[in-house]
Amino acid sequence: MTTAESGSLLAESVYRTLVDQIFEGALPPGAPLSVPALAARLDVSRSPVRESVQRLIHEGLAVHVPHAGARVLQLDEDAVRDVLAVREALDGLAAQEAARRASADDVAGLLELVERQADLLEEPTDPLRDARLDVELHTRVREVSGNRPLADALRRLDAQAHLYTSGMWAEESNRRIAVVEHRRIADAVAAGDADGARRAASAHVAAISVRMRRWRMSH
Amino acid sequence: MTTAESGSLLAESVYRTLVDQIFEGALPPGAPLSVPALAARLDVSRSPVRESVQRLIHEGLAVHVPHAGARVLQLDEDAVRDVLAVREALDGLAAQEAARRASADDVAGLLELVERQADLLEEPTDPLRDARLDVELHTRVREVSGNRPLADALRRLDAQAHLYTSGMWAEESNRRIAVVEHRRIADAVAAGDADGARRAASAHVAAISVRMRRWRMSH
DNA sequence: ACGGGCGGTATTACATGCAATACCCCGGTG
DNA sequence: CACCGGGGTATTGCATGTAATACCGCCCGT
Repeated sequence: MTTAESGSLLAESVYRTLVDQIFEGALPPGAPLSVPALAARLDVSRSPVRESVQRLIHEGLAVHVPHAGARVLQLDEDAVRDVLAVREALDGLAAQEAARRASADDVAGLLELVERQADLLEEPTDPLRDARLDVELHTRVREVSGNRPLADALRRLDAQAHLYTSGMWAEESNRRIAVVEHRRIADAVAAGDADGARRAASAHVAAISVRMRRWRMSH
Repeated sequence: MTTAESGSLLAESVYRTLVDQIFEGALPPGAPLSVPALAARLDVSRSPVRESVQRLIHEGLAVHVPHAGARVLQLDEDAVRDVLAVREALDGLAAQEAARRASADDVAGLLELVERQADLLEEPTDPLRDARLDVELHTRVREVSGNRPLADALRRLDAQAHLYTSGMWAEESNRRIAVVEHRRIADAVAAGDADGARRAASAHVAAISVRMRRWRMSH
């Protein structure tokens, strides 16, 4: 994170609002991000809004079009596949390093997250909540890996991919498969099996890629 | 690139100036980046400077310290190793995809760059120039890979690592080894040998990591 | 009817004003 | 001599002013 500091930073709260709206669909891919319009809508000046929009661009959630402001990122299928290809390599690396360095507490926290996700299978679907928990789980693994540049790189990629994979959480089968695959990763990390963790994590992302393509075709 | 557009964007030129000064050592790691001070020194208003500094932060070349502005990134040895570990995975992936997709022109351009680097061995050392050519070479491979998210992620990592590896170009042996390793990568890409390219590129980064550690110890 | 040029409009990019706030040095005190 | 508190100072963060510029729809000429 750049700063985090929960201090009442206006730009920070604007940023979070925009991110939330993007993920909730209020700002769909391709939507224009006009600084004056957003400033009026959120009732703040243009400065924090401009800063937030530029941050979105840097984080890869928006693109800057030369003379027409910014727009929410719009990926075609190939681009999503590219993102997932990178994640395949990096999440594998993260899991591998996590398996080497995980403390007992780390392992406990990880397993607990997986169980929480498993418990949610009994409840009705809430795609947004499920997607968030999934992000948290992956994020945890990356934190445990202790490699901050790695975690930073993955955070960006995640944000982009989740614009296009979050819808999949609505489907029961995908939720079940995800839990199984997550458990495999967590177990390997718990066992200190670095290579197994790497393979499990890479396979998980690869499987997401396949599922996504199928899901998109059936739409 | 994010915007690039040749328009005379003040913020863009300020950004480039700052990056140059960072890599040339005028702004060494840990140096404070005071917005008003830089604005006065560069004779522009604070707006483009503020924007540029925030961009540096997002790109990973500077860190924001809660109540004391920003400072040029300062990595310890472990962090550099982490960065290189990520690059090992990603540059391998980039070379692999490049080998699959390279056109005849791509290959020609790549080989020409390597030869240019080889020719430079005959001339006296110019660390800054050599480092730039090295970046260009790696960047070219990533462009050829056609995976933009991958190239973007690597660009950031490169920037960070180069703060700490650029000094190595002063040494003759390192320059020679680099050319050899680059040629291996380029040859594999030219031959369409995806797996060989991946291994060559990963090995190259791993070797950089080893050389860097040795170079740092000898100081 | 259709193509080309033109003004209205909204936007960006930059400059600057302003208040709040945290740091630092320095002098005073136990 | 060590420690603590207060004022000065510089900085951030936000708001707003302003010029240049590119786009869009409309009107006019052919």
